[in-house]
Amino acid sequence: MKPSHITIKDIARILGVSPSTVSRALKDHPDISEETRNLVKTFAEKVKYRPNALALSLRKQKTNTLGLIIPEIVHHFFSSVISGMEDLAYGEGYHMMICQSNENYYREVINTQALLDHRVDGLLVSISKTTKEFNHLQTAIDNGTPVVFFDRICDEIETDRVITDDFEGARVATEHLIECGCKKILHLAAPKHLLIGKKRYEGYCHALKSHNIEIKEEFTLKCDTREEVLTMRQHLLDIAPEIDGVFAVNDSTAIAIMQVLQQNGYKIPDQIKVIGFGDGPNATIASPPLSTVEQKGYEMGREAVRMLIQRLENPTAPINYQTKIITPTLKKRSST
Amino acid sequence: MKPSHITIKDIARILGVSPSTVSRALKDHPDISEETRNLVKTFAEKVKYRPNALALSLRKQKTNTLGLIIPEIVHHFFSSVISGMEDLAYGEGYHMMICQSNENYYREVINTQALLDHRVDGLLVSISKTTKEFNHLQTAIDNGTPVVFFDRICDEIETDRVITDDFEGARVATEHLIECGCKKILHLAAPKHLLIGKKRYEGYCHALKSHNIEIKEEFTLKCDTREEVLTMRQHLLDIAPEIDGVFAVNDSTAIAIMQVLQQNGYKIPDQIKVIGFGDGPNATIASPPLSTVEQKGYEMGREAVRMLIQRLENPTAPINYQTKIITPTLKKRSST
DNA sequence: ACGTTTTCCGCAAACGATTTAAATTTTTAT
DNA sequence: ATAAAAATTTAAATCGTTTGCGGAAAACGT
Repeated sequence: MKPSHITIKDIARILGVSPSTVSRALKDHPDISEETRNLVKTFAEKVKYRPNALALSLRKQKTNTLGLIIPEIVHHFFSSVISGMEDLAYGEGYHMMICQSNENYYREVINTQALLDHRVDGLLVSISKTTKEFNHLQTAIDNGTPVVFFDRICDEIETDRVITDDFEGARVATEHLIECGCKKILHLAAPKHLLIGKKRYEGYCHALKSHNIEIKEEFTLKCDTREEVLTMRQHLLDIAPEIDGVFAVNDSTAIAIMQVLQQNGYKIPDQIKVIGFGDGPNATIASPPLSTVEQKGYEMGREAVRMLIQRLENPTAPINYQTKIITPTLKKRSST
Repeated sequence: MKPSHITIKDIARILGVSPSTVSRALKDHPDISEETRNLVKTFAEKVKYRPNALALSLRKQKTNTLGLIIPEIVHHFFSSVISGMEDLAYGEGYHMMICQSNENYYREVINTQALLDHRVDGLLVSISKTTKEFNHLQTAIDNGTPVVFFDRICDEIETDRVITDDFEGARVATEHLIECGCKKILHLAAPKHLLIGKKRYEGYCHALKSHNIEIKEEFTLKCDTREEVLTMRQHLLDIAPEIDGVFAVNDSTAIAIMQVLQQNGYKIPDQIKVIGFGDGPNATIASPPLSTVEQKGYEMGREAVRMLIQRLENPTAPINYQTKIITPTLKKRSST
């Protein structure tokens, strides 16, 4: 900031009027004569005057900045969320300050504090896996900074939320396999203590039940990473002859099991159909391209910002917090 | 901000001292007696006083905020860059304001302006594909806001830069194939008018030359997407019997050709070895896992921020702009 | 007892803008 | 010509913080 920016005071001094006149002239206040207004505006244009957002924020008690706390940036889903947020925020005249917690509670707290120090108008938060205490966020709300949770929500705090309908996604995926003729469907699941593990398992069960297919306990395996598939390779191959479909809790697991099966002579989708969940970019490059359930990250980001801005711009509205559920959609490709 | 945050003035009023005393007490100014200092500090602690970053920035003429303009957020490489930037910035007490240009020149200009309005201390920029004019950035520099370019640099502007050594990456990749015994190496290339297309092609040629391998024109094909591989499928299969290695300009192209070859009975890496470039998450889930050249996005992000902060904190240092070249490293997996 | 240091604290200006209220000038009415 | 009304403009306070300078009170020296 060496040749520091030109200010309203500078213009006032040079033009021989008062700063208040300049301020009013620039925003077409009716008190200012046309003559003065033109003089000021022309000059401001000439010297490329731009108001100092800092001073404005301080004065207006509004920063037009949204704070985002996200577990990791390098993650297809999360970066899609950020993208959606940034796009909508930009369109509405807001900016984004972004912090990543790296799944670290302590850092999440520091980040919250820093964003609050910067007087962001609102907070968008997906809580880290290690966060068990929520005082930092409750305090923010209590002090008048609205918070919207997305994806990794927190039940302990009452506020707006946006989540994916994991149950429905899993149900649709499983149903799709059934409609393709599968009757013996293996589910590679995330741990039950994780919400996504639980919800997706329930969706799987629900689909089977409503088609009168027996739910066999041995057809649900805790296995949610590529590595785990490789570790369990033999067990999976032992089960393989008894199944005709696989619903994996995420795409990389789905792709891994496709590969294991293919390497052992199974034809996909002819003998066994496979469907994943998440639709990262992996799904399309798999061979065959993987059918999966599209988790709409971009849309979730937009929705979260929409809810937040809605609240910011209607501060007097009655506080009836909402939970927006985004239903993922089936992406049918060639693996089913 | 309803129950608006407590300020130094509030504390001063409540404690019956002046704001200046509170300010000084809080920062252990020697002019303040121990008694007063403790009084103030204890009280500030009790009411959880936090300085208003806005007011501080205005006063200090320093925001401790870095502005980032990036073409797209949803992109493995770019999101890695952001992650590296955020991590280092956080460690150095800076925050990040992030804007995506969506490869749109107009939006890039608006974003630059907005970040400048917010008085970011410096700018980190990867220019959009549609940007041909650079006045917006030159102006920023001229007005005293340092700019660091990363990845997509701009030759017209003199400033600090961080780039990937595409030539070297391609050379190493090709050399690796040669060391694995390949003698007839196909190169799937990006268009020559793109810098990466040109540099990577040159690296490929250099490696061949230094091993006295003839450079055959028909062994370099313009083909840099998965779709293009599928379109050229037949032509690629016609060439296949004559080659024993493929160096693809990016991972998705490499994976696509692996699949085409495998579907036609070629064994990888036994008959034909394949190497990619980029190392997104795709490489590891391919089958076999793809050898590739790791483009260090995270490191590039850190380096860009390091250079920027270096300049911010040594404003008097002589201006000798640097271009930091990040050498990508070979990631050997099973496809070679 | 009086001048000189020290110690400690507050005033006021500044950062860049907005806005209320007051002051000035100009216009209109009588 | 003069008061009242209308049209412009400006002064001053405010947002929350820092900081140069000055001032009062206490401690010190002689």
